[in-house]
Amino acid sequence: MKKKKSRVTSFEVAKLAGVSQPTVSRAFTPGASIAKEKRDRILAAAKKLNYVPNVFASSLSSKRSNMVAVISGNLNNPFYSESLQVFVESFQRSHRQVLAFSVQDGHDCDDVMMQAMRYPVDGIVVTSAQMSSELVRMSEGLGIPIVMFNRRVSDSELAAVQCDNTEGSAALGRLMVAAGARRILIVRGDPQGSTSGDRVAGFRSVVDRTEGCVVEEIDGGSSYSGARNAMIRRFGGPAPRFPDAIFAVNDIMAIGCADALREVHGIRIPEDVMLAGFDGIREGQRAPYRLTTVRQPIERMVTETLEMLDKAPDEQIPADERRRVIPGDLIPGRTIPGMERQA
Amino acid sequence: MKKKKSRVTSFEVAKLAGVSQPTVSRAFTPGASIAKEKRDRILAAAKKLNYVPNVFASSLSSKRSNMVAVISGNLNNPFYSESLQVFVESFQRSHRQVLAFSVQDGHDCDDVMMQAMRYPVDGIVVTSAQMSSELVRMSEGLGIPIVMFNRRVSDSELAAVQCDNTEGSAALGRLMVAAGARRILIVRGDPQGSTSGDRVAGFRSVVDRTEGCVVEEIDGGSSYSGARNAMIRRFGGPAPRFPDAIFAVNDIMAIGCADALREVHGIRIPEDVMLAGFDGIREGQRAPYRLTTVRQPIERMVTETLEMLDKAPDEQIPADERRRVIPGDLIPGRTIPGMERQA
DNA sequence: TTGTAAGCGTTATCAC
DNA sequence: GTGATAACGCTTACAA
Repeated sequence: MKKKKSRVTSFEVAKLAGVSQPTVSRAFTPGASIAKEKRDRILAAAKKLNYVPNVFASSLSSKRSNMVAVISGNLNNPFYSESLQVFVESFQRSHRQVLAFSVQDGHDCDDVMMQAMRYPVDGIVVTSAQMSSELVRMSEGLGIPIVMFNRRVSDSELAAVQCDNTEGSAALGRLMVAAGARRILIVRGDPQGSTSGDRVAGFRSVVDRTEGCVVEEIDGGSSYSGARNAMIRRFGGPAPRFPDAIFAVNDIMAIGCADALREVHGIRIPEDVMLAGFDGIREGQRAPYRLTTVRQPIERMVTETLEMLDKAPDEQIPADERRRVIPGDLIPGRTIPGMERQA
Repeated sequence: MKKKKSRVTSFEVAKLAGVSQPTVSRAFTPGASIAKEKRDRILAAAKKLNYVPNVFASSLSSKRSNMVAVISGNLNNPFYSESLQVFVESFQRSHRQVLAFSVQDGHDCDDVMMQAMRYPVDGIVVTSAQMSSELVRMSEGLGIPIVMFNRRVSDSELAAVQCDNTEGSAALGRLMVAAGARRILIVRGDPQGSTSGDRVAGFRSVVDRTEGCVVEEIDGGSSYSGARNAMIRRFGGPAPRFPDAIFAVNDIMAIGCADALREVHGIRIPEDVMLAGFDGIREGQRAPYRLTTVRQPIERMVTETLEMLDKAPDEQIPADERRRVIPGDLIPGRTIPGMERQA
């Protein structure tokens, strides 16, 4: 790594425009008090010299970086890429930038958090993975607001925005039971993650107390291929007995299940096996799937996340506002029978 | 926006550890000359105070930011989210960070580029959208290396990494012709974009010179829904006549076409209509589609992009190395008949 | 190896 | 409205 040729500074612009350097700064500060005539002259000089203010320097003195770190799970899960897209758009609208990080599914994000904390970001959004309690402590010491997105950390007071995973999954459970499902298979996601856990718990809160229900859980690895392979393994033997219904804790796994069941085993959905997912990703609503699922209201969740980040950093957010649980939208879809009237 | 509570600085750590401030800096600089004993003492003090070095400040004095801006098209196109994932992973591995921007399909990216250039990033990767020549000039003046990814700017000398769109599309054209297609429909992407243009040109270079070929072009808006709606509009009338084959210039549109044709019109693929896409996104290779397509070798393209960014910024890259065209991989798929032996 | 002093390019402060 | 001048938190000489 070698030094880059240094760029044009405000001093050079000031000289060319015949003003002082701070005046150049004012010309680039919306709402600063500066004579229109001077401003124009400065902007012209800046353009001629290819000058743009250096955000790092301005951040250093103003203590504002306008940068937010977003730590995502694997973007090959459309839920994360859809969310990231919304984050980037929203932040861009408010002239803030997203510093993007990614964490492998199932891994903790301490390393990446450490990277992120070296930047004087205005906040960190974590959409995935576990954090050590030490990291939590450290970030609190640093005074960088952290918001968990689609996640919570049970033993901490960390701010979190999530969909109502418990109730959403319970609703899906009720639908399946009402449609006659009794032998039920749950395809888990990351066993460490709060999201998968909450969804499984919400779903089981319904089916476990239903007379005659037999419930089995398997791991689907949180991914398309993980779920697909899980299906193939689970039903690979001779004359496998299929359940009445499968609840995959997210859509991408539900899609993996659907593809495997239909292609490898010739199963019809929902005639032979019902299926439900969670998240409401676009892909799941396309013609080959039309998943019965619960949509996470990403836009609203992102908005609430921004609000929490914007809260005055020093002031503590009251405990009861620190965890926002937003109801999901039930999408009837076509993978549980009898949903037509619900639409 | 109010000032954030300022974080712990190296001065405070220095005081606690009983050393000078630059020594603290050395403790955090890999390979700096510092006594092991002091380093340990400093790291302990830092941990106690929750100190982490401020990247902005260090960048200001070292002229290295370790940040790269990536300007993507809409991440709801899986090609872009797959690419971004690879960029983020690759950069993270080399301890660099990605500043993520997004540009709406079909819009120019001047605004966003301006935002990005305020950061002293080590480079800018543009995976989408048009740039004004003024912007190009400006970025050259700024000395920030720019690499176009999956794109080129015809009248400029901008560095570009792309898949061989022309040859890949020509190959698909040859396959279709060999399979007997004569009435052919091309679904364009962004009419302004070089990518769509190159693919259409490559494809037409084959079919236009084939005896008896009738070729039509329509716009698919570069998106799933755009292509889907285009199909519905185009074949919405009474007793529509379908072409022998459809070439969508990217996979996400091919998928939109497939869904519309199958669901709305009851068309079988490839029995009634052949179909091909371009990009090789994961989704296109799943059970419901198994698209015949050309895969862009994203990993390799990203690697080459990093290489170009790493070239000493001052030195010019020789003109003939400034545009890297990488061959794509033909994926036989199942949407053009007679591909089995190709696999 | 370590400390001192001088930047890096801005914004903030405070006179004028 | 504008200009000096002092931060901001770090790295890089340079001296010790």
